[in-house]
Amino acid sequence: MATKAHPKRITIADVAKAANVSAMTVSRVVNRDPKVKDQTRRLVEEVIKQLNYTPNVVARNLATGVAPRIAILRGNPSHAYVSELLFGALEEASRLGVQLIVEQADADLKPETLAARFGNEWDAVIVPPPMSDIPGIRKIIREHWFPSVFIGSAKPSDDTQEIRIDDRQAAYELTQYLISKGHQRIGFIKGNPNQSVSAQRYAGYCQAIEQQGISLDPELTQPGLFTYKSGAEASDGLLRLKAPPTAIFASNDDMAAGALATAAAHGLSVPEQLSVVGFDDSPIASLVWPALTTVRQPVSAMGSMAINTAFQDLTMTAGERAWKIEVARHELIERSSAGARP
Amino acid sequence: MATKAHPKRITIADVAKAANVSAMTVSRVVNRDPKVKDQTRRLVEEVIKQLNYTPNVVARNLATGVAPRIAILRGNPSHAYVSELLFGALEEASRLGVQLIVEQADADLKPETLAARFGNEWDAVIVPPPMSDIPGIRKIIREHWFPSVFIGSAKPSDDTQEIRIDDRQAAYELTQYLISKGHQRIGFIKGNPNQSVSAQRYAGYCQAIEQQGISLDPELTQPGLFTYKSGAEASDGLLRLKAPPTAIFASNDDMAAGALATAAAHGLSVPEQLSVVGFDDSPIASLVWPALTTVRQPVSAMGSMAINTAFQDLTMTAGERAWKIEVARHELIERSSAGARP
DNA sequence: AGGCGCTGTGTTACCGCTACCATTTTTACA
DNA sequence: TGTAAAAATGGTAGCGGTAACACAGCGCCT
Repeated sequence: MATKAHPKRITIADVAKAANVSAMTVSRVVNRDPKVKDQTRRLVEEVIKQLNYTPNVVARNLATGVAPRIAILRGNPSHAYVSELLFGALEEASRLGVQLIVEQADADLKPETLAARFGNEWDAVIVPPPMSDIPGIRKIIREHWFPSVFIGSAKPSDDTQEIRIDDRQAAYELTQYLISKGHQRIGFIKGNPNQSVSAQRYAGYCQAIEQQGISLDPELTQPGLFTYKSGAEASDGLLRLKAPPTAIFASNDDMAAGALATAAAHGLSVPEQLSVVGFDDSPIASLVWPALTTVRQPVSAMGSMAINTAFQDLTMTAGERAWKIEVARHELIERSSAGARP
Repeated sequence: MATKAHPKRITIADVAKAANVSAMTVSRVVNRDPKVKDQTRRLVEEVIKQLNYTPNVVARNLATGVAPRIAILRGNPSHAYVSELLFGALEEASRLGVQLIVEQADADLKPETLAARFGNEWDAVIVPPPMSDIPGIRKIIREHWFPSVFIGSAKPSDDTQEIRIDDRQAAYELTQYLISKGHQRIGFIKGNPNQSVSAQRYAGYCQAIEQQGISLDPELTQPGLFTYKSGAEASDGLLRLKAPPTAIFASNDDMAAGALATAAAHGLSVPEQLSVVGFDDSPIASLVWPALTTVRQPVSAMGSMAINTAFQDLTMTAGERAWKIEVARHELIERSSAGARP
């Protein structure tokens, strides 16, 4: 779509002629120049819609001499999340004619480094988890009003762009699912306490349990760090209980995979003797055996939303910027790691 | 680099003036138009190098009305490989001003479908494993002389572009590493027989074993499919042997992760009682615990090589196309899943 | 010698958009 | 009601390339 060989593409001149204004005026409307009369603007917008005109980003970039550069922060080791994000971001980026930059950024990224990149190398930045929850990073970006989009942060500020799913609700639904299979004692492995989604997922679990009238046994909640190892250890603790759970809800798939290994070490077969569910639908979820029942985030779609939002943020003047939280819809993926209560 | 705000960029006009020719002639040299006199060509090339001129891809795309579109085939489920490839590809793509398209393509992709995309939607295609080993896909691409780059295929044709690592050599080195730790009975889990790297890796293993004067015990070789599950099953077979191996070499990391789970089920601790190594350094390798010792492919670098090669292939006329095999350098990554013989 | 077809190079006119400045219209106020 | 200032709009000239054609110089043939 960006630059097709398509012979007769609608140009700004076509719109200008149809609306009986100059090309310049059309350009102004497209770029939200405030000094266009409201009446004219509406007319032009109408014609644009009718002709289905989209600006040629290549020509624009040539004329302005710059292509907007949007960076995506990428942790080390790179979370699978980011790759998935990239798929969606890529498409939107080429549609909008922006240059995508993937920036290697450790979790202990210095705020000064970040600040130095701005204006010089980036025009906007997309911050995926876990960086989106790091106070230092959030702080510097907000203070400087850098165009930016935070993804998957669970304590959104009211002066930033945020994209996320409803973690609490998703965890609630997944727990309900387990309950509907007959499980009453459901172990929960928490995520890294530094990432705010952890608390949200836990809240969803608690809500479902309590709503069901099952008492919340503190023994059944174990700390975790979102890593395979922590998942394996936490579930070991769970399975050694006098009254072990019949199902384990791990706050992400990596930990669920660890739980699977621990179950094997305990001689328990999944899902016959123990049910395990994860969260995220990361690649490992369909890789392990049995494949994990989990909650899927539409990560790729969130990637394109992020580029889009960043681009808009970028083209707006300070006064116009409108903060918003976009909530993407999650989905329960039923695979084979969870079954009925033994 | 693509389109910086950088104020004084060298343009084609600068080169033309310096070489005392017209801009058109410079353009011809850059685009390898054969009807430029050799003498002129050399002069212009000299000036280009001296001025460090690089064409502005945005302007070119605007003038020609098209941006080259290079597709990357992406299997389902997406191999982590492809995401990694994408990181490198992305950078190179924006440098060259090509549009990157990620195309969802099942392994049973119809050749007709592929053919239909060409010219219409793609100008070149990059084929990562496992598609790069599918005869039908290779056939249709070669027959039509589509600009293309195959990655990680181990039986390269002599009329295609290929990028790969030396799988045999890498497997040889990894086996040597195990031997240097004192292991004599080393189990091997083969990869999917449909992918030619499987045979190459096996060959490397055999070579190291035989060179060491250790006899090649057929019991120690188990079939596998590159999946977690097949790795778990194969190592179960290995560990039930009367004389079980002290080390297991799985042909990829997913299977090695499966082996880890099986070892846990057998009550064996890794690496104290059993060593396990994988191959690829995929994300799961550093995710599981203990983290896997493995061989790393410079996948991201291969991604940028691929775009580069595809772009060159694209801009050459049939007569000029030069087939080449680029071999990227692998690297042994020592983590904690392999130790000395117990 | 004139006409023909080559090869190699230059000229011109865009590609679609925006920066910059000129011009027209509207508004505000004396 | 006239006029200056402000608001809205238009004209022009590129951004950095390339397509298409024009043209110069040369060897070859009749």
